[in-house]
This record gives sequence, structure tokens and C-alpha cells, in this order.
Amino acid sequence: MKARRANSRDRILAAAADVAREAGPGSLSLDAVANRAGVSKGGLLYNFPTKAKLMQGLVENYLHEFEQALEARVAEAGNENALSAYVRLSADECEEPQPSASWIFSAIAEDPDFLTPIKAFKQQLFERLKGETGDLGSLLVCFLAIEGLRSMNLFDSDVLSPEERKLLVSSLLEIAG
Amino acid sequence: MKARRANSRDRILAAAADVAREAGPGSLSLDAVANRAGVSKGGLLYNFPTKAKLMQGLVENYLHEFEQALEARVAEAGNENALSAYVRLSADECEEPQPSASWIFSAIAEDPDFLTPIKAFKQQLFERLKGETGDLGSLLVCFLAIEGLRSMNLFDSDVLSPEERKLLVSSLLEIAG
DNA sequence: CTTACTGTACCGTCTGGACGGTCTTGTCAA
DNA sequence: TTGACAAGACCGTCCAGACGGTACAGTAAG
Repeated sequence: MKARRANSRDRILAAAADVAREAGPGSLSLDAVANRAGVSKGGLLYNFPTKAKLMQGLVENYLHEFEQALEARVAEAGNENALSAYVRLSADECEEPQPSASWIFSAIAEDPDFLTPIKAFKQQLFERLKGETGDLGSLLVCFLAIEGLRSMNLFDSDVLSPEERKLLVSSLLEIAG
Repeated sequence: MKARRANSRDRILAAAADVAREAGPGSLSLDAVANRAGVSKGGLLYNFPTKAKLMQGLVENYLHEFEQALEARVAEAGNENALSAYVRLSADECEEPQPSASWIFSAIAEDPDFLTPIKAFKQQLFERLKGETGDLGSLLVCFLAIEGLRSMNLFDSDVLSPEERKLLVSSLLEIAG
């Protein structure tokens, strides 16, 4: 299971994200990814037999990392509720300058069904938060506002000033209780 | 300025949106659009000299129609504030079963810069709402939550039940005042 | 010998776009 | 009223290039 120079799989995944971010989601071709990853096209196809598999890998990796980050947040601040942890985590992630997930657009172009696991994940998260949050109205507002924040970040169309974003987060945390 | 059988331009724009919605954003080719619009490829290229121009047309058309719809809402219910009108309009639009704007993914794949006018429009709208809304915190929460709702609709990953969506909207309208 | 690649050559398909031609409509002088 | 002609709206074909994917021979490490 060990690769020769490092973990080729992970390097390829990272390279794909980089290409999508820097050259645009429309320029995410197998050749471009292979070059970026310092791997031959044959090597890429060895790890991901089709482009669809590569996209699937990106989606799974993304979901997995997010889940881990959320779990870590929840664990490290055990007294606060899960919703607040989710708000904080999302706010922090959106703080980073890079949109970092614009490969999603490539995945959708390849096949809209790649959204299905993401939707399922979201559904699961929402269900969990419902179980841990007292007021449904508050949860809805918070959850959707965070969705909006992530959306703005993804589309690189953040309209808020840093102060406004801070105010938003504090308002949400107050609503979350 | 008059077209022969109808307004070809508008038919093409509508056809492009249909193709993106039904066959997926990755299948939005000039041939597919031309076929769908009942127009030859030459005819399409006559109206939109390049694919980029077609995308630009979609963006401008979208923004223009949204602006008109918002203006109509604001006018027809003159006593309520602009933010509430925006909330209501967005909620109604997201009620429609069709995502209807998945051509945006094609536009981004073609060139991420197509997001610039959309971002500018959003910025302008936000600025306007700031001028007409008393509490900035309330505006931020509402605006972002609506952004989230639109995002879920666009990604076809709406996780909310109809009752939850109703509760969300009423909560937002209450926050909006 | 197997695993994990590299590198090259190649194929079939699709795509955007250029081009020349065609049909229709409007205009305007005689 | 009519004929000539220009412009607009559109058709159908063709093509160079890019892309995803295949095939295969080679190689370095364990």
C-alpha cells in the first residue's frame, strides 16, 4: 500500500484541487493534474482509472476531512453545543483566502450526481444538529446562514467586510446559544 | 431588429438554461443549445459569436430579470421594507422545483470571471439593504441565510422539509422586522 | 517476481469556431 | 407598381485541436 516517493494518491488529489483553483474548474484535465502532481499520465490513471474516479476521490477526501475537523472541534470544546462548533469551524475555514474547493464545479460538470454524497452528508449533519439543538427556528437560521457563508466563499463572491463577518459570527453564536 | 419567427436570442437563452438543467452543466455545448432552440449552429453563432458571449448573455439576462422581479416586489408591497421583499422573493423562487440556474456552473467552467458581475450585483444589493435596514446584525443574518437557501437550491441539495422552510422564512421575516 | 509506477504513442470522439451559401425582408429610385 | 439591390437572419459543412482513455514497453525498489 506504500507508494514510492510519497503518497501519490494524496499528491494527485492536492494537485487537482490546485489546478481547479488556479487555472479554473474548466481547465481541470487529466494532463494538467498529472503535470501538476509530478506524475505521468499513466501514473495518474494507475491511481484513478477514470476522471470520474478522480472526482469521486476529491469528494470523499473533502467530506472525510471536514468530518474529522468537525469532530475535533466538538471534542476540544466539550461544553459548547455542536451547532456553535459548526459555526466556528465554518467561519474559520471561510477566513482562509483560497476558495480551495472550486474543483466541485468540475465534479458537477463531469456528473451532477457527485452532489449526492455531499447532500447526504449535509442531511446527516443537519439531522444531528436537530437532535442537539433546542430551538428549531434558531438552528434553521444558523445552519442556512453558514450555508450562505460557505457559498459566498466557494463562489469567491464574499461581499462582507471583516468587521461585518465578525458581527455575523457573533450574532449566530448568540442565536445558537 | 425584428427576428423572423420569434425572438431567436431569447429562445436560445432559454434553451441553454434548459440544456444545462436537464443534461447537466457539463453537457452545455453549442450544438446541444442550437438543437434545443430549434436553430442551426450557424444561427446560434450569429446571435452569440462565441460561447463566452452566450454565457455572458445568460448572466446578464439572469441579473436583469432578478432586478425586475425585486423591483416589482418592492413596489407592490410598499409599506414593508426591502429586506423582507428580498426574503419573500428568494423564498418563492426557491420554492420552484427546477434549480433553473445550473448554467452558472457552465459559465464558471468557461471562465470564472463571469462571477464578477454577479458579485457586483450582490454587493450593490447588500449596500442598498444596509441603507434601508436598521440593525446590521439582523441584516447580516437574513442576507446570509437567504444566500444559503439560494445555494441549496442551486446545488439541488435542499435538506429542509416544507415545514422547516416555512419556519425559516417566518423566522427571517421576524428578524427583518 | 511483484508493486508501483514512467514514458510514449496512439485512437475515437467531441467541441468551438470559421466559412460560404441561402432565404427573407426592407428600401428606394424609376 | 415594380425591379434592383442591400442588409439581416439563418443554414450546413468542415476542420483543427483538445480531451479522455488505451496499450504497451521499460524500470527501479523491495
